[in-house]
Amino acid sequence: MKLATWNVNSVKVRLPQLLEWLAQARPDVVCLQELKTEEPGFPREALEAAGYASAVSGQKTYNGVAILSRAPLTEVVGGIPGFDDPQKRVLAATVSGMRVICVYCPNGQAVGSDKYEYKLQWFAALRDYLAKELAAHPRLAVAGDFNVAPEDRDVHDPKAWEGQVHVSAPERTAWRALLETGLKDSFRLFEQPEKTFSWWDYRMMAFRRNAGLRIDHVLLSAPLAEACTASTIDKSPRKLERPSDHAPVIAELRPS
DNA sequence: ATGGCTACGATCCGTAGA
Repeated sequence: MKLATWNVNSVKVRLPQLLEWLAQARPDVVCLQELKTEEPGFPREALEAAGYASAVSGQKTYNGVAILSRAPLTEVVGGIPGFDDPQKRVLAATVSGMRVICVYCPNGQAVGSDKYEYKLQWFAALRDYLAKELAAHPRLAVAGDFNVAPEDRDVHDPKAWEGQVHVSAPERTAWRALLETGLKDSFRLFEQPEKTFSWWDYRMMAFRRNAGLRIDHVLLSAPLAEACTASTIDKSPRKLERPSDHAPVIAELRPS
């Protein structure tokens, strides 16, 4: 089975690209971020016609997350329980005996800003939530836009980015704290081509220059990591007309 | 050189993304 994550940067604008990609890649489960619409604006019927059920936590203009699945979604939970946050960034559901958590982690804007402090607090709350979910669900996948490039090899120009938001030491420490709950970065379970990224700035022809960051990730609990046979980033939708600035990340899992 | 796109909801520019 294929589990994917994609920050679509407006599900309304990106619906044609999303439908085309679903038909081509045929993922079984997809975590979507940055819907930028409340639930009434979510294209539930078009996705249903494409074979996908959806769980949605929408928000106007900003944020908004969804999980698409060919199999039924149950036990849907929005947000981080106990962490009061009006921003719609987290959605969990169970599908085929696997717990899936879709995350859109805060951007952080600039090191030292209020949004940066919010990002670090948010990551601490996520860490505690994931530790609890792991205890309850051995088969756990956490997929989304983490807005952290874990290592320098995940950055096109580490010198230029040194100390900046997405790569700063506190953010990378917060990222490692997620892994220390027992999750694996599926992408790094395998040999990968150098300079593989998941996001490229719209400006400065960044995609053509491959001036990107790897900030979108699929994390897997030990039993799922054991079943994982591949993890890739699909650059093809980034080449289409009017693309999202992010590319989908896919993890392939052997059936249990 | 600190910009450069894109989406959104508001107007005909500001906010945010990363």
